[in-house]
Amino acid sequence: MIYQIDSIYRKLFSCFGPQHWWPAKSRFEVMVGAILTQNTNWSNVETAINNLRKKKLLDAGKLYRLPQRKLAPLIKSAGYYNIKAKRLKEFLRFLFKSYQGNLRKMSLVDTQLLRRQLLCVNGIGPETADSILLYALGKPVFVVDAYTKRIFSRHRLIREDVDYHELQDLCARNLTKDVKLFNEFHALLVKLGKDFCRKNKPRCDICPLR
DNA sequence: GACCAGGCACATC
DNA sequence: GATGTGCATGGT
Repeated sequence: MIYQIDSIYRKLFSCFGPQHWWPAKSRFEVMVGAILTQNTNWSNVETAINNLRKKKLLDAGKLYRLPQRKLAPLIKSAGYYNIKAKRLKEFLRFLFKSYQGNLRKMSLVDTQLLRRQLLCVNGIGPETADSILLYALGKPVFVVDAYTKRIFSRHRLIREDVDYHELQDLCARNLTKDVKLFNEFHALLVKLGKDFCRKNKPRCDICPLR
């Protein structure tokens, strides 16, 4: 199995090259994007983030002080905007209560402890927590998402109903524990997913993994 | 107009 | 513990 997962990575990298993830200008922007992109097309998230940028609100302190009812309309394009405004505020409350809004302080905490803390925040599930850990804080955590599951199950490497942590463990066990590798692999899986492995428009006949 | 997108929480059985 | 449902915009 080690050979298989590793060879998928090499194949994808040789096909698509580096993906330069996460597409954001700061660690805080990654965290905001991780929440906004839940079950949502990235281009809709970009519009919302650019909205916040224009208003100079891509700042932990400013967003922390901004009332939820004022935040919601600004992120409308990302969909589920009421629930996401609430989730962002929950996350900011955690960030300020536990780390005084200081991302450097947050990044010094033990990875597994921090992961458990993030999962306690209402609105942050495993994928969002892991995206924050890997892409914002540079921790070696493998991120699983809908594309990862779909690609691996269509290639008959896993059962269709595999659990998040089961798949995460499988990947982590079969790869070198390396931030750059985890970063690039997940980004490449999303790239492959978008281009060849969409839900009802699979282009499996021309999938480069075949 | 239907379907989909880089999830998650909560209700109900 | 499994299964279903609400949340919502913008692109194809």
